[in-house]
Amino acid sequence: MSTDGGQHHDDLLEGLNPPQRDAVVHTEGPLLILAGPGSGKTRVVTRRVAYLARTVTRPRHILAITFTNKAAKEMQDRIRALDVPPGATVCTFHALCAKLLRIYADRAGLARNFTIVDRDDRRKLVKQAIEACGLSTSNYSPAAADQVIGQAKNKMLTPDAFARLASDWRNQTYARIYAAYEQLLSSSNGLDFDDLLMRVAQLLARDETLRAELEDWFRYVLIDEYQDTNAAQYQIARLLTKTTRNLCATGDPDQSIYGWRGADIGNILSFERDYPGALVVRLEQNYRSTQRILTAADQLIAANQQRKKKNLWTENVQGPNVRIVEIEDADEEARFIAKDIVEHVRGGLPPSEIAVFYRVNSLSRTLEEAFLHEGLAYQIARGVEFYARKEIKDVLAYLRVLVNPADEVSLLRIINTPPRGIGDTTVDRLVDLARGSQRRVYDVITGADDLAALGRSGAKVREFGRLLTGFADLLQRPPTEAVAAIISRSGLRAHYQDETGLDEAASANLDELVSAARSFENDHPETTIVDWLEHASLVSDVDTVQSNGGPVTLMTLHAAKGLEFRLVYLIGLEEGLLPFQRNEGTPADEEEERRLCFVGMTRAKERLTLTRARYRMLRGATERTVRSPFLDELRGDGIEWVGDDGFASRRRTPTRSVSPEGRLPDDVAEWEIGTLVEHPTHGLGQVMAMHRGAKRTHVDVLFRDGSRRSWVLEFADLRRVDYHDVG
DNA sequence: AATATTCCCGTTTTT
DNA sequence: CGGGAATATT
Repeated sequence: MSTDGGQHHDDLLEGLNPPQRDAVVHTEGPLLILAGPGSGKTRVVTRRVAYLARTVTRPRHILAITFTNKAAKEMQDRIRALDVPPGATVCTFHALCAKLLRIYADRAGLARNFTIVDRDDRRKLVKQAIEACGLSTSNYSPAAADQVIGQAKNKMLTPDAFARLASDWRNQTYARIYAAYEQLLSSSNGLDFDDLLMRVAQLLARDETLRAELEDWFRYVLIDEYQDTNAAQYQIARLLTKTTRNLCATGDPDQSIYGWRGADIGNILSFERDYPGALVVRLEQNYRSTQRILTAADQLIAANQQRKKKNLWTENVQGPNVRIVEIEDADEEARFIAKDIVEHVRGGLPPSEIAVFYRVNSLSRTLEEAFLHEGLAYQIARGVEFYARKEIKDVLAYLRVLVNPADEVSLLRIINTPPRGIGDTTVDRLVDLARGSQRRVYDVITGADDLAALGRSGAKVREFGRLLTGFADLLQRPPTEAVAAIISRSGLRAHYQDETGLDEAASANLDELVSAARSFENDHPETTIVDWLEHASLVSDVDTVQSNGGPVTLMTLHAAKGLEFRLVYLIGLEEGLLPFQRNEGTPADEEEERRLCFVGMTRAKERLTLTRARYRMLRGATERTVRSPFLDELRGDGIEWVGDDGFASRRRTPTRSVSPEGRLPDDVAEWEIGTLVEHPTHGLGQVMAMHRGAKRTHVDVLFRDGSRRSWVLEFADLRRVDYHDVG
């Protein structure tokens, strides 16, 4: 066994450039790998793991944290391919924290059988919390409160801490809601996503013995996508490496795209300050993209002010032009892409090497239709959607109640699913009964005391109670068996099979759920229902995409992080969409949006196409769009502008970028709700709504024929008419 | 209590 | 446009 590295490990250094080698052989002390897109980061990280395992430690002392489960699996496989014996912990932050909280539940003050609350259930609890505070959900929307609570948790603020910081009355109210939410959560023995991180961070800060124990377990820590870590993740990393200082962070500030989720780009920017003496390695040679793609992406990202300059370069071929396609509407955009892809596939390009990215999920719809029309197979990265489906959540709710009877949200979900004659009033009474006697609803339902207070429904509730207690024996069974048994014994199978008018795919989805359990069981022998439920809670959409031999992939820009394709389309380059703008009041974080666009562009290996539709239907109304300012930042020889009118390639110069076409009517000051207007094709109508934004004015018009359309007034061919004009 | 219908609201990205 | 909630109907 050699311990002096170097010459004995040539195989691990083979084919690496000098900075890559530096990173691989640096074993002790902090290391920051600033890795541009396509710079061979994963290669370096996996080789470094192998190097560590060969020279200074054993696999079980290595912890590698990735951003998605898919990335974890991939890294796991690649490490194994380097002949590293199994034993390293490779997973996401969330999976790690869930695991630690189960192992050290008692020291964290938790019950081991806690359930992980998903987004929908969390919403429900927030809503209950608002109501419990005696507030109206119309004044305090659950969505807004949810967001405030999430932000607070991401900053590791407890309800008390949040309350102390709340300066105004509204935030003080949010503090009350937050406290009430925490109360509900803990009484149902649940943890949300943010809790997983926050609890572990708190535990490590509080329990020095445990911290030291874990530090000795994880002697070498690697964190990928460090630019997207939040305060809790930062703390965990810091505490786990407090004395060893063996933290290797990899990332790219230009690819920080999760600020909205509490990620702090400052974590990576101040790494050297936080970990003095850190070795900083910069990987700037790109092995992925053509020169033209790289140049275009670099041009775009150069417009960001808050960033460290990077010198991205490649020895790859120049490649074809980056195309910018401006087209009439979303349907044509989708058709254009579908046809273009079909041609490439006919030309021999494997579909799995092709992807279409968009800013928001809703844009996938028109693409799907066009793909269907062309007979083009596709996959959408949306595994979450599967586990969020009604019928799937029903089954999971039964399982959750089985492992955690305190889970009231799940219990109330299944109490009348499938319908068994237990209506709202009965449920309300049951809940009152439970509150009155300080018991859990589950115990009231399954208890021995008489349910006479419930009248005729009492018998039905009792029967439901017997059903639940009858499931108890499943707790020790493997997941597949438990899932199958629940599906049939609960009546869900019959319900989703027989009922006409219900989603026909529902029953098939139940089968798919059983298969999913089976495949999880194959990968993880000796697994339990608790493990599988946890897995079901933590899978993400990207985790499910097939990479080799699969069909064309459709996904959001966020989901595209870390992936690469030979042919990439990025659609919807329009003001308000990319960069996305939530509403007129709050300006988008334009730099983060630009980074998002950068991430999308740099996924492309050979050919990149950016598209923009002049009209797009969003939330039910077709609107004239404005070209994304990002497109105007792309200029030069490698860019080809394509119109949809047959004759292509007008070269744009940046002169037009300041003020795009369109102007407001001169008499705009007189426009108001109710104003009569005329449109050349739609005829007479009346203004139903107007939004005067900082940049654009939007109008909603109801026409005489009953149709309703909205426009950006600057571009609408609308003319104000007076009553006497109409007669 | 269950189902059918209407209406109203929000409206990004995800572990 | 689409989901969820309030409302109407059986």
